[in-house]
Amino acid sequence: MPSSLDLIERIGQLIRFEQREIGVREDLHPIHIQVLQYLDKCNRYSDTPLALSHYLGSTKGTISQSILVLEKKQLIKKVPDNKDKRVVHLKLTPKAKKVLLKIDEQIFTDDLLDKYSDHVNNTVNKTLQSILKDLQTRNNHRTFGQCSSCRFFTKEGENKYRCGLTSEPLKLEETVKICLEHEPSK
Amino acid sequence: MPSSLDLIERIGQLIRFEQREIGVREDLHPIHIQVLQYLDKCNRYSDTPLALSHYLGSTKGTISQSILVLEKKQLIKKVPDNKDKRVVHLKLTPKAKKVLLKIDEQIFTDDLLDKYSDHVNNTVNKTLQSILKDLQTRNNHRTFGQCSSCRFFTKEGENKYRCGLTSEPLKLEETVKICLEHEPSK
DNA sequence: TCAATATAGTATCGAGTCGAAACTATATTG
DNA sequence: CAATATAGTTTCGACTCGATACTATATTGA
Repeated sequence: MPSSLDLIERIGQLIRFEQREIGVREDLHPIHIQVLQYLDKCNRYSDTPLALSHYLGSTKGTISQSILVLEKKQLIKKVPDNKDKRVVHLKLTPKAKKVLLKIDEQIFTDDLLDKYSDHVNNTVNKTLQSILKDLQTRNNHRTFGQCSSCRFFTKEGENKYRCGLTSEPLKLEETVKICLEHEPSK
Repeated sequence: MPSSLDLIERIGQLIRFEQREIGVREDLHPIHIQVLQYLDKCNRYSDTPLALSHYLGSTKGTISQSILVLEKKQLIKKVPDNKDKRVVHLKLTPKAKKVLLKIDEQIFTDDLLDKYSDHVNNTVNKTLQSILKDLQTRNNHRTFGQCSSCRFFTKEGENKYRCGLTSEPLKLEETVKICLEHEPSK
């Protein structure tokens, strides 16, 4: 029997193969798709080249090149930060969102998990989360968790949230985005 | 809560990042490591450039290039097939086996799965296997399963096995290797 | 049986990845 | 306000990757 880790690796490989196939049609490399998917999921503190390089495990220089390509293809736009002039934010264009939708439909359209009971799905999900956390802490990887699960996250009232690190207020929809500065709450 | 598929993708990403880090030290790209790992796991019908290209989801030309690099680094050796003169078999050198051992120790040394009960591990493993199978059949991917789980596999007696496709006898240790021609038994 | 076709693998091209290193510009620190 | 840290860019060389054309050997079918 293959180990669960082997299976995870192999499933991950197959997902990437499918992404690559779709990418070929759209003239996008796997790394491009990963960049777009990340930018779609991350919060406003984490849409920078540096955050991307942490998430994707490569260097600033490499990411800078990929961004150049995506900019040329009109899939992302650079927006300068209005506080720190060194920082740029990367925004998805409508064209990019269309591409992401197409990828999502093609890869996740079959409801691969629907056939299992809630109990099984729950067990699998919890175990995977725990494995992920172990892997992240093991090598000091950043966790890139959802804002609302972060130790800096505070709820101040009905629909009023705040990031304790930047002291800035957060909109409801922002609390489910992933963040470069995320640290597990316990 | 992130979906299990997202988690699998992310865990797969992290495993690849760790592989990349190790690879940088050994001057190997991720694809090189994947090639070596595949050749370590595959049976004697499946150690060819074509099988590799199926497993890794790329073209023959690309694989041919990677093989050239790995040959130059003395990590694999080409051995011509003695029946079909078009075919070459790729064999790992002792140097490659050392590299694989180092990678395995560094990535899988922590027994990430030991902390869960047998029951949980079993549930997770079965679900992952089922997801993998669904993904493979969905896009007509080859299954690359273990020889002994193949519909062509036959047991002829105590420690006597045979592949029904090639009609050749199989050694015990061969029955756990993965095969290009693998088709699930039911 | 032997010409047509299929198959395994190689060679070459151009665009892009990737890590490393050097670089520019802006912030922070002491 | 000088030293240092940080965000991002540029450049280099080796390599990936898909596409295409190619060589050599096997299989086929009229």
